[in-house]
Amino acid sequence: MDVRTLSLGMLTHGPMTGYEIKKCLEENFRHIVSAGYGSIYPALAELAAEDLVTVTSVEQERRPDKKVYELTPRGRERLVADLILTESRHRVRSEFLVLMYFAHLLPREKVEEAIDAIVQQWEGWLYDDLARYETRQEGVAGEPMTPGMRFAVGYGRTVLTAALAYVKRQRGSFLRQLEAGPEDLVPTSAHRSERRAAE
Amino acid sequence: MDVRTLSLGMLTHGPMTGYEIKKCLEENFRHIVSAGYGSIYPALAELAAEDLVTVTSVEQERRPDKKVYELTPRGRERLVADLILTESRHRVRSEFLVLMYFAHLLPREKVEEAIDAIVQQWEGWLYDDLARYETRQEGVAGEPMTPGMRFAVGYGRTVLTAALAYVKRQRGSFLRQLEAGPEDLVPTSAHRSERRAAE
DNA sequence: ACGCGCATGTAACTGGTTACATGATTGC
DNA sequence: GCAATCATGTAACCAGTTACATGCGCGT
Repeated sequence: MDVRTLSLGMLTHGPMTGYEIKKCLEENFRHIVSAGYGSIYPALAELAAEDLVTVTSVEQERRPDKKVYELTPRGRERLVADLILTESRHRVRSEFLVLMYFAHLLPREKVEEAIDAIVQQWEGWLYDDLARYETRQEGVAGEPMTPGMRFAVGYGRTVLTAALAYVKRQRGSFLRQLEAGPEDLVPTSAHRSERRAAE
Repeated sequence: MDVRTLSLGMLTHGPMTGYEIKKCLEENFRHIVSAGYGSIYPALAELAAEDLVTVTSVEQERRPDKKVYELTPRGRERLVADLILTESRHRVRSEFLVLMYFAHLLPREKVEEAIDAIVQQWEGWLYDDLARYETRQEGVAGEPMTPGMRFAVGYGRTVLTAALAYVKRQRGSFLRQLEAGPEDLVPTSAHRSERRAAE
């Protein structure tokens, strides 16, 4: 699943500029994928060269022209073909959890900072997901959301909520255990009671 | 967070071969990161060249020698330094969810296959996570788990459980809505009841 | 005055994946 | 007989990130 396919996908919502594609990706796909300008703009150039999208330069006052990209019928076919060839994967790369795993090697402040940074980010996301989708059930261009969009958004909210709850619930006892140091790590009753608390 | 740091980290559990590092990574970090031999072996060679690990070739009967890597004091310092410089991130790249998002463009079988593939994988992971950690509370080398390991493992189990439950719960109604086609996508009572079910 | 939002792009770099190459042992 | 496990590595490739380059308008 490369940025080309993702861009084609975004353009099914209607004509857009590269800048808008990124914004749209961020709004709808934040917990699914990410892409920077450095991969979006070159991808769009390729797509245009292959006639999968058309470009229209729109002049703007006191600003550089913007290029509005639009899906062609061939582009739409290609999108579907690419999606069908895409196998169903789901990968996570979490520096945060690696840091937690090795927390016993790190200064307490670093661990706390790492947790708090993630909690803050996730709370922010959750907050504006709710603001965006809970009130109006519109999708991208004022159109109603497709079942797939609802599925993906619902997934994001559900999993993020669970993750956030876990981290916030564990934070205290986790930090306390680190404080206690390695001598407390032999399998004792304290050890087992934490395991129960971790449910 | 590159494979070098990850490898150093794994070696805190004791001396290991490259092969074992990958296995260890898969067992403990499956829902956190991933790494192939193509990145592990070159990483180990670099680490050895920088004296962050030592190598001992162990002859084996009827097998190629294995190279056992061991963390040096400098390696351990470097690991800690690298971890401290690592900022707390958590990224997801989910072809699965992209596929769901665009499900209305795809044949039903593709969508079903995609869901079932993920469900099967996640159920497998959850199953052998439980087998591994629920019975014995040991970590890697028979040592007790550190609080960080328990945190990370607990996170994995919690989030995976929530994700799996969501997907399995939604599967039926999602597929039915796709069947119904786009004309049912205006905000009706069916729409709203699905949104409630998504909680 | 500073930073953010709009708006587009390039180039170098980084880092991981995939495929290939080799080969014996164990268990079904 | 075939697949899996153990065991190491290389090389080509792919794709995305980061930093840079440009520039105006608006709000604080």
